[in-house]
Formats: sequence, structure tokens, C-alpha cells
Amino acid sequence: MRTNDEPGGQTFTERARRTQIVGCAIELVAEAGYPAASIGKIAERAGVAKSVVLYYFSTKEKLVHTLVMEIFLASVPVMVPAIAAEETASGKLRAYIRSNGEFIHTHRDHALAMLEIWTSYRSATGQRLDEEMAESTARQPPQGDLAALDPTTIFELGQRTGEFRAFPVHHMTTALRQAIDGAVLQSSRDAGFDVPGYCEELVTIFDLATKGEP
Amino acid sequence: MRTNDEPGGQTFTERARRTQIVGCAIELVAEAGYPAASIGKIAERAGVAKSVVLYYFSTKEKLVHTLVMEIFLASVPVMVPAIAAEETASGKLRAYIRSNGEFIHTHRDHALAMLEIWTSYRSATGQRLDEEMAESTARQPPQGDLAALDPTTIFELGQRTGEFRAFPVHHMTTALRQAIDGAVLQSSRDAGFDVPGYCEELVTIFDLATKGEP
Amino acid sequence: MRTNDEPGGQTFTERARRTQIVGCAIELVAEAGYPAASIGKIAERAGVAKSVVLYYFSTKEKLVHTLVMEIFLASVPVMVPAIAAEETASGKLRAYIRSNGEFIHTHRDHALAMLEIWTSYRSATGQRLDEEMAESTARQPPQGDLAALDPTTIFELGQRTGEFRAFPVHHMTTALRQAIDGAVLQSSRDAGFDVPGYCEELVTIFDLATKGEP
Amino acid sequence: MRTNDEPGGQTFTERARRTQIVGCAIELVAEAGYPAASIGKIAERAGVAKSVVLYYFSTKEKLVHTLVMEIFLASVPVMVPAIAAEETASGKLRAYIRSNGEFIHTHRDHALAMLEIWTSYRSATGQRLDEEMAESTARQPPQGDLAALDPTTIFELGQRTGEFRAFPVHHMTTALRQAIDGAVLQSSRDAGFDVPGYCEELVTIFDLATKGEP
DNA sequence: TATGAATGAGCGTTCATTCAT
DNA sequence: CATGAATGAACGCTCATTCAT
Repeated sequence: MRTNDEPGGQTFTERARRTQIVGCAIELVAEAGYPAASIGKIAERAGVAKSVVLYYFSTKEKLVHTLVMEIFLASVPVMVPAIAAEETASGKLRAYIRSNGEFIHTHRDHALAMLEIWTSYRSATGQRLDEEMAESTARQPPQGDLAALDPTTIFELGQRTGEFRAFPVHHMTTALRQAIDGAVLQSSRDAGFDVPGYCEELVTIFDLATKGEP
Repeated sequence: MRTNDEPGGQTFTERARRTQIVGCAIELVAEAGYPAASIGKIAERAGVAKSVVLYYFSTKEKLVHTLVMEIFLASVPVMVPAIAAEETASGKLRAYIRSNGEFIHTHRDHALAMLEIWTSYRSATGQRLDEEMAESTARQPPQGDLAALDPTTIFELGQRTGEFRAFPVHHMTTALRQAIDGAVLQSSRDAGFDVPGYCEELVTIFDLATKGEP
Repeated sequence: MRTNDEPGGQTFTERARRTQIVGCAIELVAEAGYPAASIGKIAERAGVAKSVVLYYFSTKEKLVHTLVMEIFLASVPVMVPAIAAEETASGKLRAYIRSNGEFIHTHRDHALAMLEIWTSYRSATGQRLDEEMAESTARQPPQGDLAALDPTTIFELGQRTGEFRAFPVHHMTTALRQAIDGAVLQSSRDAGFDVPGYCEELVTIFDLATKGEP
Repeated sequence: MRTNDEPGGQTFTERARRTQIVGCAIELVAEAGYPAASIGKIAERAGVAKSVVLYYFSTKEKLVHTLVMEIFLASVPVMVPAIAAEETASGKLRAYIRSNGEFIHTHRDHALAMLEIWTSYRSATGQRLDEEMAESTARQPPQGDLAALDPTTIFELGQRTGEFRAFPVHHMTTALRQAIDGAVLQSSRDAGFDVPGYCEELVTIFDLATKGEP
């Protein structure tokens, strides 16, 4: 009954365990794929009992949500400053692609796990991750960092300043996000895939694609 | 007596059942995702016993292979003639994107199922679909139609004729394939997604991206 | 509607098919063991449809009974004359062991299949082969050849003539039958096992064991 | 707090359950035969869910190995001291047969289960129990108790001391093992079979058979 | 805080058998 | 005479989850 309750209602031990489990889960999902990443195997990798995982994350669904958040938060310090340092929309776009590529390159497991979850995860009711998130964030739209990490913002800026041609922003966003995910996909097939090189090509592609003919 | 010696050694009943099961499987994979498309659920949807599915496709792996082949073959008459009708590389590229979009639009379930399998399927040994296919086609590389449906061919043609700038072909291929898959993804989230509109934008994007400044 | 009904109510074709299926079944049981010898695999080996097997032998149980009878009948021409040619009980015993060994040697599949069925087969109600047979032959005790192939007869003869010492006949029978089955067992583990050599040793063993001290 | 750190890292509950399951499995195999002893039926007999059996023995193969070990270990205290107490080879041989008979008599289910497994078990790859064991003990040959329980040792001793005549040891071993297994077989057919009486006859048989004429 | 124990639903697969043709 | 089609029960096994301690 020591007074070891930390702010946020979590003890030091609890935070450590959660971090450890999340780390192992990310590794396992990246290596074996989401469907093969059972709670039992995650626990085994973490060296704890299976029930411990469910003690901290009462449901597999909640564990996945935590994973996603963890991965997203890991990308913020890499991407947000890089984008913010640029002033022009095309500068921000280049920074977005390059810093995302850098994140994929330096955090391969994080990126692989995210893609696995993104493509394979379904809730008990059959919903995909984005559908679940869309529901929970319907009333509370993303702000701050989350907004900064949405290419939409950049494309809208560029169209406002006249740097970019008139294109449907959400379509360009889809194309860009998918193209970047391609880096993760190739990296998952071939650990030696040249992610920075691929992203440099993406910079060229979307530079040309957003500016259009003079 | 005619039903028993059809070409391919398959009776009328057999072909009908196989078609029906494949159809139900495609629907279910498209709706619920690959991991949720168990043999039992496929059978239930088809209104037959689980063992009937395994009577026609002795293994789930074989069922998946059949699905993939079926979907691929459905795309051929839509895409191949459209691409072949164009002479220039940029014409072929536009036709590739537009006809692929048309296929996604008119064969939504096929496209969704293929994407699901592409991203979620793993063989018993953990191999992905493309890794399995890469193994089986190692000695017998694709020819004819299959080659025509690989954007690589188009990009190489364009670089030879000088229509396209010098870019790493495999990177451009990855970006294009991913961008097109984006149409499927969006369509799975929102059945009313404007696939042709999106693809028209892709036409512009890759037109600009492949030509570039001199 | 040709008048091809043979005596016994079986057509030529029918007998041929039955022989063929029984032969394949014996081979398969010998090779893969009884539990692995499913009707489907037997049919496959015979090159007929699974239902054909059940058309001729309406039940797997009946097929097994036929197999056993077939194997037994195959042993008769090898063993019975050899035993009958001897006059003394110890002569008949030697002939029994040697001819049984010869049968095992020349009909390895038959012997292996019999042993597999003997040790592994259970009817739907859990009964073993001998228990089933004991039931069906309760009222109709074996005669003629069957009696000749039961070592009991030989042992009783030897005790009557004074050639053999006084031992409990059924115990000696059990020991002998088991010892001979050992040849099959060893042969199943090692195809090159020296069955005749082993049986020659059995001849010595049971010669000594039945005569006892002078 | 004491239950959790027993020797072997097993809790009291775990050992109890394992013992219970192994006991039920031995009973069931003895009664219904190995093929009929499914995990589900073993669980049913133990009054637990099917998954509980797999919780303690992650694979049926492992359960079988445990069964075999359990049965073997149960025979050691009965047979080894009895054999060790004799000095001559023929004394050891008599003790071997009699103590084995005693074990079969007092541990009928154990003996039946062992014989069932011995004759019917096949691993996933089709290997029999002895073939599996031969593989695993190839580098680490059995010593001490295991060697004492192999009749080969006794026969070799007797030939060295001149008590036994010159016979091929492995053939005599096969015959003896098979003859003793006959006791189990008869006992399984008839619960009232006189195992000690049969073994006493075996003592006579192999006494005569190993000594022979000069 | 942490865990061992237990469960039930579901998985892919095999199999003997039935039946209409 | 022969078969293709279909079935239901059972199999070994995995998994997320519950619960008492």
C-alpha cells in the first residue's frame, strides 16, 4: 500500500510493463504479421504470462489501439519538426515525404506493424481500424500534431498560395499516402529495400504532380 | 450423358458448384475480410455443408489460389484490350489506369477480395501471396497477358521511345500500383467512392510525373 | 441384360473389381498402416471412385473382413500341404513354423496387412477382429483347413503321441503365434529382416520347449 | 505459497491435473484402443474441457510420450529389483519374465495401454513409437535401468557365462518380448486370463529354449 | 500486481457413409 | 455397373477471454 501512484493513475511498474509489452507486440506484428501475433505469443516474447497482457490491456482490441497510438506518437518527433521547418507548401510536402521515409527507415518495425494492422486488423464487429477511429473521433476532430501529419493540410495550403494546381485534395492525399505505404510494403518483402531512394523518387513524382503545367 | 465429359473433365454440376462457391467466397472476403472468411462461413453463405467446400477445393490454400486466378482472369478482358488499343506509352499508361479503375468500379467485390488476399493472406509457412507466386513463376516467367498487365512494361517502353523521363521503373511501378490500390481501399470504406474520378486524377498525376521537365 | 451371372451370383467383372480393390487395400494397409488406409486412399490406389469401394463392400468393416479372409486363404496353399506332409507332431510343428515363415517371406504385404489389422482394427462398437470373429463363429466352429492352421491341433497331437511334454496347450499356442508375429513386426521395421533365419531359430526354440527334459 | 515452487517448476494443481489426465488417458487407451482415444474423449472422461488437456500437454504427441514414460516408470520398481536380485543369467531371465508378468497382472491398464500405443501409434510423419525413440536415443543410448529392462543384456550374460547355448540374441529377444506381449493381448480379450500361469509356462519355455542340448 | 487454470468457440481437415442417377 | 455429389461427425489444435487467488 505504498503511495506509488504516479500522475495519470499509473505506477512506474505499470508504465514499464505496458511499454515492454507494446514493444514486443510491435516487433512480433512486424515479423510475423498481425494474424499470427496472438496474445500468447506476445506474452511469451515479453517473458510474462498471457494473462498479464490482458491485465494491462483488457482486450486485444485495446492493445491494438495502444500499439497504433504508440507508433503514431513515435513518428511525431521525426516528422512534425521537419515539416514545420519549411515555409512553402511544396517545401512542406517534400519534408513530409522525406521525414516519413526517414521514419520508415529508422523505425522499420513500427512502420511494418502499422501497415500490418492497417491492412489486416478487424474488430469483432468487422470494422477496420480507420472505421473504428472515425467513429471515436467523430465529435472530437484531430488537432495540432495530428492535423500537421495529414497531407490534406499541406495540399490546401499550397492551393491557397497558388503553389499547387487545382486538384481534388482528398484524391491527392489518398495517392500520396498509398505511395508512401508502398515503401513499407517493399521493405517488408525485402529488408534491404532502398527506402530513402524510393522516397526521393516520390518527392519528384508529387512535386511534378502537384504543380502541373505552367 | 453429356454432363460428364465436358472439357477440363468437369461435369456441369461441378463447374456450377465451383463457380457458386468461388462467388460466395469473393463476396465474403470482400465484405468481412480475408481472416474472417473461414471455410465454414463460405459454406454457410453458399448454403452447403462445410465439407462440400473442401470436396471441391481440397485445401483452403487451393481455394484462395482459385479465387486469385478467377479475379485476375476477370480483369484481363477489361484491361488488356484497352491497353493494347493504345500505341504510345503515355496512351497505354492512361489506358492502364482508366481500365483498372473501370474494373474496380464494375467488379468491386473482385477488387476488394483481391486486395484483402494480397495484404492479409499468408500460407501455412508464413509466405505471402506474391512470395508464393514468385516461387512458382521463377522458372516460367509471365508472358503475354500477364506481362501486359505489369506497368513495368509500359514504363520501359516510354523510356525507350523518349516519351518518359528517366526514373527508376520499379519505383514508379510501386507508386502507381499502390495509388490504384488506394481506389479499392477507399471504395471499401465508402461504397459510393468516385473510383473513375479518382482514377482520372491518377491519370493526371502520373502523366505529369512520368514526363517531368526536360 | 446378358446372362453373365456366374455361380455365386457374381459376374466376372464384379469378381475382378473385388480382387483388384482387395489387392490395393492389402498393399496400402501394409505400407501405411491400418489407420491411414482410408477408403478414399484405397480407391485412389485402385483407380476407381471412392463410392465404388463401398458399392462392392458396403462397409469398411466388411472390406476388412474380406481382406482378412483373402490373406488367410492365401496362406492355406503354402502352409496346409507342408504341415500335412509331416506325420509326427514335432514334424508338423517344424513345418508349421517354417511354412508360416515362408508365407511371411513371400507374401510380405499380406502378412504386414494382417498384423496391422490384427493389432489396430476395431469395429464401430470397439471390438477387435478376433472378438468379432469369435462371435460370428460361436455356433459354427472352424473346420478343415482352419483347424489345420491352428497350432493347438498340433500340440494336442504331440501330447497324445507322447512326443511333447505336458504343457497347457493354449499357452503354448499363444507363445508360438506371438513369436511368429514377431517376424512380421521385425519385417515391417526392416524390409531386409531375415525372416527364414528367425523362423529357423523359432523351430529350435519350440522344439526344445515342447519336448522338455528327457 | 508453497504450492507454486515445487521441484520441477510445477504447482500442486498442475501435477494433480497432469496425473489425472494421464490416468484417464491410460484407462481409455486400454479400454477403447489408441485410435479411439481422442483428446476429446480423454477430456470427457476426466471431466474437463478438451482444451484443458492441450493446456497441459500442448500436443497429442507429447501426451503420448508422457503416457509411455509414465507406464515405463511404473514398471521399473517392479522389475528392476527382481532382476537385480538374481545372480545367474537364467535366474535373471526367470525374474524378468515373472516380474514382467506381475507388472501386467497388477497394472493391467498400463500394460494394455502400452501395447496399444506400441502397435497402433504413428506420429504425424508415419513413424512408429520405437522408430521415434530410436531416433531420439541414437546418440544417447539407454543406461542403467533401461539397459536392465532389455532382455538382450541377460541373454548376452548367459552366453558369456556358458549358461545359455549359442543362439542369435536379437532373435531370442524378439521371441521373448512377443511371447510376453501375448499375456497382455490375452488379458485384453479376457480380463480373467491367468497371466501368472502363462508367464510360468513362459519361464519353462525359455528355460528349455535357452539351455538346449549340449 | 500478477498469474495459473480453465473454458468455449472456432479453425482447417479427414473420413465413412448415403443417395440419386 | 459405377459414380459424383453431398453430408455430419469427429479430429487435433489455436485463440481471446474469465476468474479465483
